[in-house]
Amino acid sequence: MGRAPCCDKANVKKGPWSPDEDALLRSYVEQHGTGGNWITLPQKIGTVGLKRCGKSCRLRWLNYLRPDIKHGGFSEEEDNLICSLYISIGSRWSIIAAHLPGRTDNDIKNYWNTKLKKKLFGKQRTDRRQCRSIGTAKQESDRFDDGGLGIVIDGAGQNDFWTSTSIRELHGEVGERSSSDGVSYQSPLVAPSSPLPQPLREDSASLASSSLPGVSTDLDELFQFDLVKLEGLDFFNGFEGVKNSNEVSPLVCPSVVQAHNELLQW
DNA sequence: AAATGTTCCAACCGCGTCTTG
DNA sequence: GCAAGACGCGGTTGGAACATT
Repeated sequence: MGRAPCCDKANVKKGPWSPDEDALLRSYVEQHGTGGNWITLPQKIGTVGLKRCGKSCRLRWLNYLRPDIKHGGFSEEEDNLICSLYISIGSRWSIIAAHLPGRTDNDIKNYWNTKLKKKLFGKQRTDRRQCRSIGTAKQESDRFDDGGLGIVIDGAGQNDFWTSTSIRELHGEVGERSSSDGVSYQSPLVAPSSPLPQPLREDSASLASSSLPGVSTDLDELFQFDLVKLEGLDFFNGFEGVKNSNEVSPLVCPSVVQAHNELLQW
């Protein structure tokens, strides 16, 4: 038995919001607030209600209509902060957004996927192209966007060290420090004894030695990232020196240090 | 000028977590 | 303690705008 739908799908409008709908939602929320219940909010709006799913209203308000939303291009400082935090904690967009006033998680996510990712790893792609003469540009691009990036981020320690639960706990969203479960979460930002988190190294080694056709070669190549991948980071102010260091922590950017310290406070 | 490909972003979807009764 | 409902998050998609051929 599946979850009950949050609204009557047959009677809600989908797709882009019209200016009228925006105005209705905005004026209602500004006057009455959300009332703590988005699901029922559409029926309360206007004389005939707003034919939108409550979730859709919430999203529209949070991502577009809120008065404190900052639209427009991202600054260099914001770029650095996003990249630093992404590499530190992965795709925890809401946490990243919390450190960028006026920006929404959706905004940041889109910005990362469309621009920052390319900006960050484009350089490496160029570097690697010089080393590899086979394959089309498109194939090369796909390989990097998928496998390469994911592994880089894993390599920064996210998956094995920062479970979603630990992040949430560290961020105080459950209201108390995380230690009751007896698990000690190691921050990827605190220099471990080796440039790579140990679990990843083991995983990569075992994966790379797998007998799957074609996997070994690719993984051998991809897991050279300790230095190779990080070289792409050096154009970010916050990452100077990372490639030469045995310390994993790239935290030179003050705002990232602050964000990181906040996490460690919990 | 038309066709095709690419980029970008708003919005949707599904699922895990939290809250409430 | 449990179940149902609501919330919040991250991944993905659709389509408009723009670029290239």
